Amino acid sequence: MTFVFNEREKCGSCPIRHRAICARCDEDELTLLEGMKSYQTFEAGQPIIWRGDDLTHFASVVSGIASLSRTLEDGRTQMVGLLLPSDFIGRPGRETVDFDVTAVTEVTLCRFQRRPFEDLVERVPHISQRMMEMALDELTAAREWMVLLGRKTAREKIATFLEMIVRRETVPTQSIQEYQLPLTREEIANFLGLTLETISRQLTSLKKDGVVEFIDRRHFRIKDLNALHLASGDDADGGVIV
Amino acid sequence: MTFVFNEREKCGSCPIRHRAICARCDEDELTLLEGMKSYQTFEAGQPIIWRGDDLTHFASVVSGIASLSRTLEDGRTQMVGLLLPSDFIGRPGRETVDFDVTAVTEVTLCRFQRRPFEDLVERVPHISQRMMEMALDELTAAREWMVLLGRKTAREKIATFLEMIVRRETVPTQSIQEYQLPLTREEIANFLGLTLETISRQLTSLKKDGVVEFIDRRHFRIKDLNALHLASGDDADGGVIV
DNA sequence: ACGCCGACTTGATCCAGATCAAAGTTCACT
DNA sequence: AGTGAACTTTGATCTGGATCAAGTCGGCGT
Repeated sequence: MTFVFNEREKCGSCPIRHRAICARCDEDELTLLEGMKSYQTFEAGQPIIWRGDDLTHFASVVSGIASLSRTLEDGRTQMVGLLLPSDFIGRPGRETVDFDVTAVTEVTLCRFQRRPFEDLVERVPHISQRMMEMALDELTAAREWMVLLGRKTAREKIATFLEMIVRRETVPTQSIQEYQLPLTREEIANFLGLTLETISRQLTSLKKDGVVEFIDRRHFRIKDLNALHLASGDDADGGVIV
Repeated sequence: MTFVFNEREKCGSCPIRHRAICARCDEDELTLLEGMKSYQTFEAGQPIIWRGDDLTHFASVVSGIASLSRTLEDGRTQMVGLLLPSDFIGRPGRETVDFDVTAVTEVTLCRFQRRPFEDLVERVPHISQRMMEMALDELTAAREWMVLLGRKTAREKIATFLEMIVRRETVPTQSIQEYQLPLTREEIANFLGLTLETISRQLTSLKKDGVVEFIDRRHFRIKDLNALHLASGDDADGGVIV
């Protein structure tokens, strides 16, 4: 009963049906979207679209992870967000893209041509309502990341990053408490505004302190969730075990 | 012909009529908003609402400047945005506020009670459409600020900040090219993820380099706009004079 | 006019994280 | 199994901005 990315596939059984921009749509509205959509898949590492490119399609991530980032001329790169399933790319009314979008893992997009989609946004309130909610949630997440980038120490940044992965309950690969790092050390560094060496050292330090444990480079377990939370710097709750 | 902040005032002559959440509304929709709105004014420096507080009202900034910020328990503060006239506060569907909102100058808000406003957002597509656009624009601005916080040097940060003020064409107080700093050195520091001493030193340095000139602590002129742009770090355009 | 307080500048020193450099590890492909 | 390339760790050193510490400036109340 897996979903195959075929244009004829029904939206009703789509994995992101209840979280994406179509979440509030009824059956009729879904049919309109169904008639417009097309799927596109990118291999891990591939660029999806560059900053400044014409935004010919509006898209939702159906599966996989993509990154949003900006690179300054001298090569310094800052990742400004991860796009997970149900997240969308594009702003109705804008012609071009503001950030580079890259496939981190294999990524499948559900795409709509820009013009017809913009018309639909005008006609179907359920879409703009949902997109407003999603954009406002993204905005809060972006602002929280600004606090991390502007004011947190290296250790707090990594602890916050790991906690984010854990909270999102990423792929309990095995039986219990095993999480996957979706990014390389360098990508983590670009996400956190640090260098890859600092990432490596801080991970080693958290390991030495018995907070986390590594199965391999990409898989870890939390040995002390409370300590991880304390290390993250944002215990408005006083570090209480939740 | 100035607008007085009186509940009986018509939305038609409101200074933010064509930019705020009501920008797309027609006369009938405006009448609905008119029946719900109330004004509230805060003196410079006053807190407007704290993180975690119940969001009883949804609001738009009509005049003045407010800041959005987060403070960690040990006092480190990061400003995550400035709210200018037409910007809004609140997320339909959320009960509480995510960041502290503070009046930087005297601020007047146009407020709507949360519940009735949420109902209106459901019923009037022009509102959710406009809010979606505004939220997406804010999101891009927030992400651009993330690049600044994560990857720019102190000098680049301040140059970007000054350029932002100049681009926004803030209050050409006198005849030509005179701009106002809306924030104290400490507030600028919290906005840029630096300390107030670093702000002071970098401003002195830009002054020494003939990039800017200070009339007094709060007023400056740009002596070399091209140099300012080059110092900002984001010349995707190769530093061409625009 | 004086004194005070908050905002700002400037100087001296420190240190977290960057940078430079070299190994070690893992995995894909012969 | 062997080679190489990409990724990661670890070590040594450097440095931009933080921190600590005096001052200075400007406006306001008396």
